[in-house]
Amino acid sequence: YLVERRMGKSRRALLTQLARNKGFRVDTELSESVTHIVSENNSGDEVLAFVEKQSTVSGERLSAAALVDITWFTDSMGAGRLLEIETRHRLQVKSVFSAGASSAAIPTYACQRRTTLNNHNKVLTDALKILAENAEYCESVGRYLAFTRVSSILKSLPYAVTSVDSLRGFPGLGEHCRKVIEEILEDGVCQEVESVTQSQRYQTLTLFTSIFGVGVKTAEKWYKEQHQTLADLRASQIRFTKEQQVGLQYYEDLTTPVTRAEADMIRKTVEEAVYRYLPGAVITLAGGFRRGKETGHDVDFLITHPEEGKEKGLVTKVIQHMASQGLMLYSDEIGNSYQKCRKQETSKFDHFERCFTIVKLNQEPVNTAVSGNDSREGGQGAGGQGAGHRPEDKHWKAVRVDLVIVPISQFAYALLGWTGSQLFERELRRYAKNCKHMILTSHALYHPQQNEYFSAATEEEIFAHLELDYIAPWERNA
DNA sequence: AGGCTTACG
DNA sequence: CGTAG
DNA sequence: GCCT
Repeated sequence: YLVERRMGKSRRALLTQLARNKGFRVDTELSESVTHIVSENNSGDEVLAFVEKQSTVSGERLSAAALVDITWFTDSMGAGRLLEIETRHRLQVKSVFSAGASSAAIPTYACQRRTTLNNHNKVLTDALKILAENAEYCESVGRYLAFTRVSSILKSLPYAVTSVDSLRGFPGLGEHCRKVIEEILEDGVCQEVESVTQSQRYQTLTLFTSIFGVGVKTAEKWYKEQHQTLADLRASQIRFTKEQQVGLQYYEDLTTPVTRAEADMIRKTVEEAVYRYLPGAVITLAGGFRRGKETGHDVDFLITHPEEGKEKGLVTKVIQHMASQGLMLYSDEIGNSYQKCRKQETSKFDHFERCFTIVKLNQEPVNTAVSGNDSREGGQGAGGQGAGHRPEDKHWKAVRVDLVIVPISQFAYALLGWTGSQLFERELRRYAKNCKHMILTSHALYHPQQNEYFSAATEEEIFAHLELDYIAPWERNA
């Protein structure tokens, strides 16, 4: 986004055109998706004041775009790519109140922070994520969480970290993580991270656990049996579970990111099936897409009805209808037995249903003669796996879809639970337990000592019960 | 030294 | 043991 | 791995 003030309309238009011709995205409106705010001859405070004014006018919460000088823009144009922001590029904001960088302490729990998708520390968070995954492969939940929590804090920062000194007082950041960050800030890489990514064990376990139906235990077992590739697995005598069979069968499709447009298409087929049996039903897209992500590994839908009980038994009917259309490649229905806490009032809890499915999403046949205007040898860079070519006649894609049928009385809890992120959920529940002595699930919020359940019609009410500031879905990307 | 989210099959 | 946020 |  280019700030017009002091730059002028015509120069702004010229620079916009120049950048777009080079393939960069330039927005003319301030929004959540803006990553860089470029200004010429304005102070950091002036730009910040302008930005805050715009965001109150439009109602948009614009998080942490970087405030940069025009020199960053012109340098980037010259280089033909978005350059790392250096200190000389960054507009200095004097008012400590607004800048907030060093003043406010960072809260311990991820559910107390706003974490949007514009991550200013991707290099660092990627490295920590690798160490977290590796810890997971060593079956060390504790270390996995330690690395993941530090990574999450860096994601929540509205600026790029440039020195380890500025990290003092960050909760959960100890010696090991500090060393990793310091190394990367100094020479761009961390030796420990490099050796992990290069290790055969890490690579194989990453591959195997990316198969639907395969967790760390199974991946480890297969790795110990000397398997390393999908071809090894397919040629082996391993007895696969039903999940693993479909996981391997549709591996390429299931590891190809699902786009927002595809999610909307699936929504249409789900709507068709749901409304056939329950016209008054309400369908909500949850998961990563609700958090503002543009791609995902699956699509999650919550289905409810304003009249409690009307939704009972819907999952089976919807699945059967989609199956009759030939759209159901796999389905695993999950009932609900969440009545163990209370014998009375079970009617309130006993008809929450889930279904993990793989659906067949029909696609437009690719017309190579029209769609590609020049050579298509440049990698699309999306999937990452070798056998990415789909046969000429395959006009569909397998997509993981989760359907969750929710009684309206539990809807807010289900919505909060199914919106994520994974870390945000864990931290919410840990906070509820440790700080409020309450148990939070995707069905309810419970206070065991007072034997009290808290009803909530909206997510806002749940945050209020927990005495947390409300965190909007797009701020839950912890 | 113990804890690390919680529920489902 | 696996799935889900 | 870090906190309580």
